[in-house]
Amino acid sequence: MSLTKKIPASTIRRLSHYLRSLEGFEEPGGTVSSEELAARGQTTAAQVRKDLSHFGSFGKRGLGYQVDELRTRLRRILGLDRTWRVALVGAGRIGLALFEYPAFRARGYECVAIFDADPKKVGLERGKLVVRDPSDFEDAVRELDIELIILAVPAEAAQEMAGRAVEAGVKGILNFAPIRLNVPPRVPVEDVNLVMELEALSFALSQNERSA
Amino acid sequence: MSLTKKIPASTIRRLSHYLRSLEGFEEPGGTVSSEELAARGQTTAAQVRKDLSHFGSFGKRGLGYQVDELRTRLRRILGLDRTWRVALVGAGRIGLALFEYPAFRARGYECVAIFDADPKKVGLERGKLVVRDPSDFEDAVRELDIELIILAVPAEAAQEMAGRAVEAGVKGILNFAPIRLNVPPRVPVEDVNLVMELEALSFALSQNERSA
DNA sequence: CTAGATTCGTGAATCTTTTCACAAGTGTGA
DNA sequence: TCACACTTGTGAAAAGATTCACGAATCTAG
Repeated sequence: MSLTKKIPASTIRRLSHYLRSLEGFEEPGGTVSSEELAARGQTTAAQVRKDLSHFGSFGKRGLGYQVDELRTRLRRILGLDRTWRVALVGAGRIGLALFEYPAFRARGYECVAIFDADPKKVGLERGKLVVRDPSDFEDAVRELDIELIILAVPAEAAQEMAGRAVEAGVKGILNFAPIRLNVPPRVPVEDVNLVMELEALSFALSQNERSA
Repeated sequence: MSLTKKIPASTIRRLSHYLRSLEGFEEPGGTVSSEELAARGQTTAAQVRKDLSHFGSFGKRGLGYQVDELRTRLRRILGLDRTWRVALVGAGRIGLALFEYPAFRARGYECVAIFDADPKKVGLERGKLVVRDPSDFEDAVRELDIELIILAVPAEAAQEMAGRAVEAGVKGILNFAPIRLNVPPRVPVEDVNLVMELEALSFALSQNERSA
């Protein structure tokens, strides 16, 4: 148990995965062992137990984990027991796709504003929202209590908008732009870098090719 | 230097990043030191040198790395010195967004077919391609020489399509479905899991909250 | 040609993450 | 009640990744 010590990023990704496994599980009062959870993820029983042990000990020896309880605990650990107020910055294809992604709302992310610098897009309706001009951005962050942004603008504009967001009080950034953002360390940034994923894949593929 | 030993995944992601830095660099014959490259990425000079050393030693002591040459080498290492024939499986928002992503074509990924199980989508034109019914899938893989698929279907359908793809001879999968695919180890899978990224972010955010 | 300023490549040291292994609970059935 | 089959939680060991530190090249200038 360690609430203060640093938790490996890989542990967090696995927790997320365990939660998803538990959700596709319909035995309300049932239990699950680390062994079973490991089989569903792609890991080992020891890893599951170690991951969970960072946050307390909520299993019963000889029996396993209570499905409901573990689910609730994981949701709380991952910060999913509340809603997050989100703005979409950049109303291009990728941003809008995420905006309409069902899991997005389902997991407590509430999109309360959309911004785009392209005058042709400003004013368009997307669901219940209207695309705004970025000059409004700072005001909107305060008025709408925006905590988190999805940054889906071209690489050239990304650093500037990230800076403005942090300045305005945004607490975290999901970054789709293919650059490393420079922000103060208190502001977490998660990068979703499609180019990088594709390159990792083609690397693996050409490794196979070479050894064939 | 080690062409056979296992390369850490984190090294590959950094190589991808170094390449991007080098591309936004216009001094054709110039050189760059590990120090400079590190400053652009978010890493250290030693890390840059160690990463590159896995693939040979292509710097000059006292001088640094030749920009052009390093660029070419990185492209080759990452398998970007050729085109990859790709099929998009699942013509939903996310799949199409990636399909139209400019970096996608620019890096040598050529989309040669689109599939979707929804009869309402089958037959629609997307760019130069027509959305096909998945019953065609195996034939198309052979005829069009498809090496790689972008799997952007709902979670329920993902494992089945992955299995069929592998069976038909597909060599790699970029997986957007939020499940771990079960495929033989020779077939590399890269996961782009938006739910997981969001959860990592809300975890980090609520950590901050707690300590505040 | 020599001295001095750079900068790479790489083994060794350090730090991090995963795996192992087992004591300590828990439930079951005779 | 007792023996037995399970399964957790966790230090300790092993494996993996990053950082350090320094010898060996390379270039420049005098």
